[in-house]
Amino acid sequence: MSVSQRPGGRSARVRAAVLTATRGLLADGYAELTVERIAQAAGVNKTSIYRRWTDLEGVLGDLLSEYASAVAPIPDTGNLDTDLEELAQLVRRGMTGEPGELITALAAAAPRNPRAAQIVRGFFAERFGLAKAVVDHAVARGELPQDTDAPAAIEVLGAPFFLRMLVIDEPIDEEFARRTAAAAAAALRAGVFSPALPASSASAPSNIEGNACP
Amino acid sequence: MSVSQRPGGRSARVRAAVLTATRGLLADGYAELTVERIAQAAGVNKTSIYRRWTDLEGVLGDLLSEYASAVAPIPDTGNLDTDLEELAQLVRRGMTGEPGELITALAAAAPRNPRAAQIVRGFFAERFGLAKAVVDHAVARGELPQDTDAPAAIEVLGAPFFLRMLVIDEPIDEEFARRTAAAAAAALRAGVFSPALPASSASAPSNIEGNACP
DNA sequence: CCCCAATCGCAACTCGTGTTGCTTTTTGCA
DNA sequence: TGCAAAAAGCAACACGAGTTGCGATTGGGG
Repeated sequence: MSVSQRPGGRSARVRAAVLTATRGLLADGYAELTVERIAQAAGVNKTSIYRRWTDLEGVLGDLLSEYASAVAPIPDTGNLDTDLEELAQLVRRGMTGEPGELITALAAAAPRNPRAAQIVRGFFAERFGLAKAVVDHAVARGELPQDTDAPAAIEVLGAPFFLRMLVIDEPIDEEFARRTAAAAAAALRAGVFSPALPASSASAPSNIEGNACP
Repeated sequence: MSVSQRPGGRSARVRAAVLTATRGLLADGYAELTVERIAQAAGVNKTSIYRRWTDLEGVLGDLLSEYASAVAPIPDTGNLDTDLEELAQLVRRGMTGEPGELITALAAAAPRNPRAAQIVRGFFAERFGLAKAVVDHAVARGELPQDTDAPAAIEVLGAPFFLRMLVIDEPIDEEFARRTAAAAAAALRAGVFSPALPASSASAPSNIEGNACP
């Protein structure tokens, strides 16, 4: 990681110490996390943290940006279902690790801290923007109609993970990810995200593409 | 509402004053909300609040429980699609009003406050438990297979609302609710929530019930 | 009608977060 | 090597949340 991005330089050293200390404390739960504790764990004065990052959320945002830069390759297997499935598993792995803690902490701060809100929004705007490629590819392949609303579909794919992470407290396991991907796939195939047919009676599987009933 | 649930009695009067003051302040945004401000607005000493409710979140939980008791009737139109649609619109109306603010505030506090977490979890355990009736009814009607996982389906229906409310910041309008309901309906009809077929290849619309291809 | 228990008000206090002014150290560069 | 700018350390402070002890008020039951 970018822990020792320039071994010389006190600033870089402080930055690295703060970030790694934050990682460590974050593993012990968000409730334990505070600027002063980080400063103490990092062997750094708290004013240094406040001056550089403004906030606790600033530090978290900095940590998150490391993950944002390390983008995982978006699956492209040539098939919508497997792409969505792999994408969901990717999300699952992201949510259940350290970035999950980060997201939780930042989302929790968001309603009171506009900057935190913007960090979270920006992060997912980018992620969702990348992820929607799997839908676009399916459209290009002819698996889905031209006017498919890719962002909306990605939203439906990702949403259940957030629900379980932020609201309910149920496990996010492989089976869950699989089912979530399948649900998104089914909705896409049913034409739910293709505004062609304007409103209601949305469930009739409107055989848009070829693989339905003859 | 239960604002003046017993006009006599100082305790009841204080309780009512605090709750209505909280409502008022909550409308001005959660960031402005604090115990001392509530006490001031209610013309009550802050110790009274701390003693009775322990927390700011305790007050919010109390307010939330009023909504919990005023359960909206679960739609039962005799058709899965319209039931889901009405359910989604119900959720939308709930999310975009005062209870939405309440949920947001409590969800934000949850990672730091175990009691807040439990309040939110309990609230939605009950709500989801009620909502799953629409799926159960569809099963009873023969619209869906017996082994349909109703709670999972409800989760998929509800999740996008939380995503938009807590993470992204996009409007929750009628069209959004309609699409979300349609997505859940499509997934249900595709057999995504019917464990019959164990794993992968989940998208082939597995004509389990009668209303698919002859 | 009066008294007792519960609850509220009040004021002082603790404690942790975040701020500020100033000094000291470090680093890049001449 | 020496110097100026930038960043970190340090200590004191402001501020608000939450706590505590005690006296005052209230309302229901004898």
